[in-house]
Amino acid sequence: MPELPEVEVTARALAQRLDGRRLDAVRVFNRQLRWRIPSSLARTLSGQRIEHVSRRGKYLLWRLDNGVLISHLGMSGSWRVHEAGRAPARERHDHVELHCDGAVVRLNDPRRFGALLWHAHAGGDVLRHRLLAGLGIEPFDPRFNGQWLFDATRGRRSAIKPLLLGGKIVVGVGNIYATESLYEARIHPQTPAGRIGRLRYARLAAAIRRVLAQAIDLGGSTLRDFTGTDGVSGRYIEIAQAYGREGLACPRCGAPIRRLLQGQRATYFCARCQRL
DNA sequence: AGCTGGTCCTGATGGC
DNA sequence: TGCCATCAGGACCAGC
Repeated sequence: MPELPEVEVTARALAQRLDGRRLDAVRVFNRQLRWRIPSSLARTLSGQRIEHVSRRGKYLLWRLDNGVLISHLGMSGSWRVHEAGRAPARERHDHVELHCDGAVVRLNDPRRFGALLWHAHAGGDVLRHRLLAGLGIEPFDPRFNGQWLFDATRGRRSAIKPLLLGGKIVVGVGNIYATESLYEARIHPQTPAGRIGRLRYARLAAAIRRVLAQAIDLGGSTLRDFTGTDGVSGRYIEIAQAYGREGLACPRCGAPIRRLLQGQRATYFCARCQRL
């Protein structure tokens, strides 16, 4: 999936509909996601009250009475909410179903790179979970700015784009939004991160926040599988300036947008606006 | 056949 | 030479 905007849109919708409600029943149809869902999960969750659904990076956190359900959407996951009685038949790749106070909530994930894990309160603070402990700062944290990026990249020879994708410096920026943010900040995706100065990092931090905020407003991006909990597609991709636009004119200068591969990931940029 | 939103893990590489 | 930080590639999977 699902990068930060798609997860944020999902978290908000789930929170609005489910916060404070009780899980009546949980059914697991296919437990083989990225990691096998333990057979005890349904029993563990049933009967617990959902305190709050939130997000950390690209992880959804469902805070329940006795622990936290951690859910990641991988490359192709989405949660759908239906009203009980009006829920359509299960679809292919619906792997998990929650029944919650008149709602039927389903996890669909064709590629099954997603994950569903249980973290008991007894296991300590969920943010110290091995999947969450090493994550970078939230892009909407007030401490995130150009100086943060500058400090985090001194001495780093890696290209800036894969470093952004790594999520150890700042979370939530996946392939689409890294591409768009670098385009907006006029930074070539192959620039060694340690060679970018404060000025350009100030532009990049602002661009990341702007791009993510706009994507959230538009319901995220849908390439193929992602939809909001209401089944509606995200509309960000329609306004993308560089992503997926190889050969088309750069909206700023008219030069053709170019495509290259960085670590098997497609990157789009304007060779005139984004100089190496 | 070669693409596609993510990220964990392993093994290799390079700097000090 | 040895340790550590960093990086590249493979793995997971379905659909177009």
